[in-house]
Amino acid sequence: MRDGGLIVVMGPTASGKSAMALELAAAHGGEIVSADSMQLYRDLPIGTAQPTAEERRRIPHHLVAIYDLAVRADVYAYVALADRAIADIRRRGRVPVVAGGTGLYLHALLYGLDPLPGDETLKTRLDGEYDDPARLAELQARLAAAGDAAVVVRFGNNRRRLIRALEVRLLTGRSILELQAAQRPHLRYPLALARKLEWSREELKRRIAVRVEAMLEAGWIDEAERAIAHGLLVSPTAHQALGYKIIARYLAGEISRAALPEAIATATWQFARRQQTWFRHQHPEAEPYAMASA
RNA sequence: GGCGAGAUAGCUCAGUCGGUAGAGCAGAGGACUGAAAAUCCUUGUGUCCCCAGUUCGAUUCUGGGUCUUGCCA
Repeated sequence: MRDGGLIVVMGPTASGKSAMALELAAAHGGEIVSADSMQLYRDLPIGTAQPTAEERRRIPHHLVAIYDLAVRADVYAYVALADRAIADIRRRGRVPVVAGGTGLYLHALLYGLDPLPGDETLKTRLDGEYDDPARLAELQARLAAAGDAAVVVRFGNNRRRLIRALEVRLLTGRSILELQAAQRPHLRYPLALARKLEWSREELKRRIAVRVEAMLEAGWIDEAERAIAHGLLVSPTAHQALGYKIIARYLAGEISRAALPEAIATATWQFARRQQTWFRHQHPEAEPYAMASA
């Protein structure tokens, strides 16, 4: 453990990141900077497993519960906020402990983002224009015609990435691939300690199942009902939070209460797998840290 | 008990005019730069319920059996 750097804890959902971050922060005089795209939303404390009030009293947490449902989250904004939080923490002579499961946020914070332009109005327009899956081919043809055949090859049927590529093309007249290829990623912060938490498949599945049950017992359904009443399902980013749509289907009588835990656990496991793939391949700077239940 | 319907992948089912079979979901691997708890790509799997008959050949047709299910009693 080197002095003067960040402490970073990453791992899939239910891997015990929060507990470890709390422990490390307590041991090293640290404050926690969350790297979680869904814990940003203050109306979703249970479903996004936000730290409790007691935990937040013990150790200051940053970038948790700061947004209303109507706010659109995005990586560039996240990095700006996280940079500021880290600078503040250091100014106070404390140690920033970055902890989270949003791979893109973590990677962007640690390695940086190319300064690509963005225009929310344009993006929203394009998104509406190509919302219909039937228009995917048109979107691809338009990119190819604009000189972005390589983008189409690279992004395939990934509508979101194609739209972003078109947005950048229209804004700059250049290919997003060219603009990204600019520099080799380098760490933006010295690291004191960086861990990626790893569990055996069986244990992590079990932990997810247990946690889903606990969240439901803690009132997740009521929380979901309230959030839905406040526009969760039509919100720009928060609607993506795992589980809420499944609970909405239960509330609409489409699935039984008995089927709820398993449906949510399955979706959560699929997410955990994607996270693991990301951490395995995108974060060589983090040391694999084997976890096991006592 | 009577009359139907069904039995095929872990699950829900399609199909084979007789030449040993395929979708969705689940599972597994991967990608990822302004929505990332999102989005996208790749991929394995089978006593086709059992027994007999017909046939060169039966998961498919015929008969019987078993189980499930619906309606009527």
